[in-house]
Amino acid sequence: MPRPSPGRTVGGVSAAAARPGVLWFRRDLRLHDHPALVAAAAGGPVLPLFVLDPLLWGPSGDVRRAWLVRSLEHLDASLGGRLVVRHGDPVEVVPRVAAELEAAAVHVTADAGVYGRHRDAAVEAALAAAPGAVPFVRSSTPYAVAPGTLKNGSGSPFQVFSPFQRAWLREGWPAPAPRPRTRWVESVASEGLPPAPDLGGVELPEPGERAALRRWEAFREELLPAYAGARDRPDKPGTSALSVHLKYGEVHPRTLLAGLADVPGEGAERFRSELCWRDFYADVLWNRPDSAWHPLKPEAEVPSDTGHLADERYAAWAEGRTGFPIVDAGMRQLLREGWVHNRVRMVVASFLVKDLHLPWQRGARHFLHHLRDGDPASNNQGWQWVAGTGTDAAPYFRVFNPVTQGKEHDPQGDYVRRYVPELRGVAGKAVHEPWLLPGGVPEGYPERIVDHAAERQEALARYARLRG
DNA sequence: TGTAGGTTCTG
DNA sequence: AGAACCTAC
Repeated sequence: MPRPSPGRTVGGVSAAAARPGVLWFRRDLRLHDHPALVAAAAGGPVLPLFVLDPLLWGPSGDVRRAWLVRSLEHLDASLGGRLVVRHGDPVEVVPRVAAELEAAAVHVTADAGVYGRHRDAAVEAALAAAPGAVPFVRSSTPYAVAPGTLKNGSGSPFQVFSPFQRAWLREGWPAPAPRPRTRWVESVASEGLPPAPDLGGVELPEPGERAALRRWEAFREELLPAYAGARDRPDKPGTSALSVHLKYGEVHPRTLLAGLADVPGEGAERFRSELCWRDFYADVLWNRPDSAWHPLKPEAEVPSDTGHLADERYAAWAEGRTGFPIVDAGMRQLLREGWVHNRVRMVVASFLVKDLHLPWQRGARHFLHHLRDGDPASNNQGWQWVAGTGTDAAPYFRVFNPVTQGKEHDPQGDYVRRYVPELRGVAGKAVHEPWLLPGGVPEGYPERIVDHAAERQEALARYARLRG
């Protein structure tokens, strides 16, 4: 494979090496923010190509795939119906598509992939071996800083968020890039998009770049000033709700960071920090791909329960019938909307791990299946944080009290009543403790499946035993 | 990005 | 009585 010749650098990629190319974007739908793409576009127009990876196209019922298809439909429409879609394994499909284009030197731009980086290497190898293939640009889920690039003073990956954030702020990130020219190649056929999977009643907002940018502008104008305080209120629309757009590359974090650059105040600072968390967890997973499903720190892993009772408790959690209103509201929001407020994600996760003593992997799997923004990096590292096995993890003794959390972050009980109809007749914050109502727990709402105080003690005891 | 249980301060 | 603060887990 020819080495890129030295020259002007665009977004960290040598522009001299760039030529008209094929874009394979697996998740990154936004065409004009990716450094590798910028370099390719500098040498000529770009062919928008999407390969439906069979890994992404597994068994039915995944909300993320429904979002992906709808998002691609929007992209296809914005391209005048000329998005090139191919189905199959990228290792085989990408070289075949490349061979259908005019021959040119092979150029593989290596951007850091996340989670599937071993697979990306296989695609690169296949392309390198393909004779006469066209330039090829690989693109992965967009981050401000490519995962795997920031290192600490000793040249190792960061283990703690704060030093990572300091380096992240110090080093900075490329500015968002202009939209590239599009190359239409009539000889390359599209196999078309599959139908969106049946959502089973889940209601999704509008996908696509236009909707993402509209949401970003509305958030910046109306919610950002008060973001630092409002982001913890699940009863109000205080968060950006941009996670799903970021995940599918409908908006690039660099676009958001550029838009924050001249905004003073705690809100902007906090939102920038949340974007940094996203980069941090991607970096952690890039450096430790095994940490998606295995504890990052096995020595901190506490024994969890198995068997019939454990399975029944898991089912009660997943279906939102634990008898703890804030937990049930969150789990039902997940099933109804494919999204849960971040504060509530922490509460329900703490409940699964520390009140029900179930392995965090079960919760992470359930979340990935139902969350439209479900991402192996943010989701699974977040679960490890709750379980205390992760980088920068919460101390083992941190156990959320579902009643206290409910009263504090949903003070009028509006969030609970929105998702738990059995409790709609209960006014105010009393909704967080239905067992204290004069008439007892309302008809149809379950009794608590565990005693929180007792299970908190049990969790602390297990951790104490672990530490010897 | 915790909680529980305690003490001390305040009205 | 309740806020504010402290500390062990």
